[in-house]
Amino acid sequence: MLQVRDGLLQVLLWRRAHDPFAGSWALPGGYLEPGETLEQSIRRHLAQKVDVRELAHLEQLETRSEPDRTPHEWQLATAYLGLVPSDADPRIPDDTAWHPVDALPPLAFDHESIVLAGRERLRAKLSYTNVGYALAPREFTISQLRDIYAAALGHDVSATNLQRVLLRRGVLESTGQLRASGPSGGRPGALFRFRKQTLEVTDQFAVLRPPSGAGPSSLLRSRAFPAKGGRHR
Amino acid sequence: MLQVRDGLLQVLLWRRAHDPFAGSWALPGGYLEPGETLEQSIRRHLAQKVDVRELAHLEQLETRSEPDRTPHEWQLATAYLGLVPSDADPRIPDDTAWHPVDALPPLAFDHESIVLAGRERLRAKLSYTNVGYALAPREFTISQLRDIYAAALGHDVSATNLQRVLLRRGVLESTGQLRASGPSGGRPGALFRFRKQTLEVTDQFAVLRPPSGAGPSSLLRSRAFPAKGGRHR
DNA sequence: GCAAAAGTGTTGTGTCTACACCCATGT
DNA sequence: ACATGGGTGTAGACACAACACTTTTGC
Repeated sequence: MLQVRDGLLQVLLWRRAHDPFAGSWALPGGYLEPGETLEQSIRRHLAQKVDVRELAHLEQLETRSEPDRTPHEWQLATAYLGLVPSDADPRIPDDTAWHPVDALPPLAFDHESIVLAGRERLRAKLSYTNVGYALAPREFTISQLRDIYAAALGHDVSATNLQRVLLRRGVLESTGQLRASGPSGGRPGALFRFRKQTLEVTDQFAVLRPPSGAGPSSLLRSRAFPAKGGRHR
Repeated sequence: MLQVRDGLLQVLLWRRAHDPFAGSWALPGGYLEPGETLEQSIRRHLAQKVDVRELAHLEQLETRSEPDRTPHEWQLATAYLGLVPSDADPRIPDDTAWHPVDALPPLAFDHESIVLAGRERLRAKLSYTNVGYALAPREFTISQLRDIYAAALGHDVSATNLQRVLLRRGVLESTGQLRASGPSGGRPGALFRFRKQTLEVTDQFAVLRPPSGAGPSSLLRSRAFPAKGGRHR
């Protein structure tokens, strides 16, 4: 479960009470109950840590099966990536805490590599989808959004270009509103929101895309009128 | 397991001998043995159908857990995408056959949706990675490669542009060789090969990429010399 | 010479980055 | 007025699609 807090990308970790790895930090989760899907199970386990309504996006990452990933007993684990908007401040139990992904404590099992894989997935999807909605508050100024993107991506982001890219793609829309300017002055920022609150691919990055006029399956298409004489056009 | 055969994208299916779904077609696979990773297990089951050396690429797709995806007993399944070069013609057992993905017979369980998900993954990766190596023969002409891409993508592909895109990205390299021209004449084609035989992302499709000069983590960077007077340049 | 197949040259388009400049507010 | 932060205008780089044209072969 990732969130941008205090300008940093952070992950919710849980301090293990029991062996193995008693006392060290781990990702929240647990066993699958009979009759439950993996997604239901993750949501159930997370609900014990955080109000589920805060969870703005959840997607499957990968199933790990290495026999030595857990000691004593062999366990398969399916990892999920969950995202929480940066303005949510869920009450969390005493045995959990947010940790910056850039400065993780030693983690139990293979959880460190799972966290890093989740971060990579998030970074990729920030580029070509609208997942931003799951990290941002409902309404925000472009600079707020820029800080969220910068924290998640790990590098500076230009507010100018971020605005233009997301507007051109139709990912953001303007609420007519303005945010009052801060105590140190400055022009008030316009408030924006994500047009959709569900995942959408916004950049097909599909080089090798279908030829302009053609339908999806042109394999059966006959090359009508082999152009004996005239060029049309 | 997907392959381009006879100009069509096809999937290797296995006719089930036993209930449930006795007699209908299904994806090859089977139970995980103790101490085995999922990947080892898939390779083991596939080896019973096809020589494993033919498998040029294998990647995990998704784990399905819906309780009603199998009758009577609840089973989780982790789906993998395997690719075989189009010049391989593996000996396959009598109870298996290749089927065009465009014209699947009714499949057991949720296997149809898995096949379609695999095709989507393949199509996406053809655009931004070098996965083509896993579908193409070791050496090929551009038109052969175009036919393979066209079959996998489901639409016409321009040989001209395919060549330029893949060369520009450094994905293909020319062997000095020429292929003899066919019986109907025509200029002989140059032979190319994929520079790498392992998966590589070749198009970052990373809009929102780091600013040109900056290292990966510029969050800790102090904005040295706040430019009191002079502009530098 | 002519058809077939392969390959190159060239133009136009869209999307992005970078950077200069203008705008609105607080003190 | 001027500092602070927000927003627009514009130019250049790049990757790609489309298509005209040239090259090399078989017949």
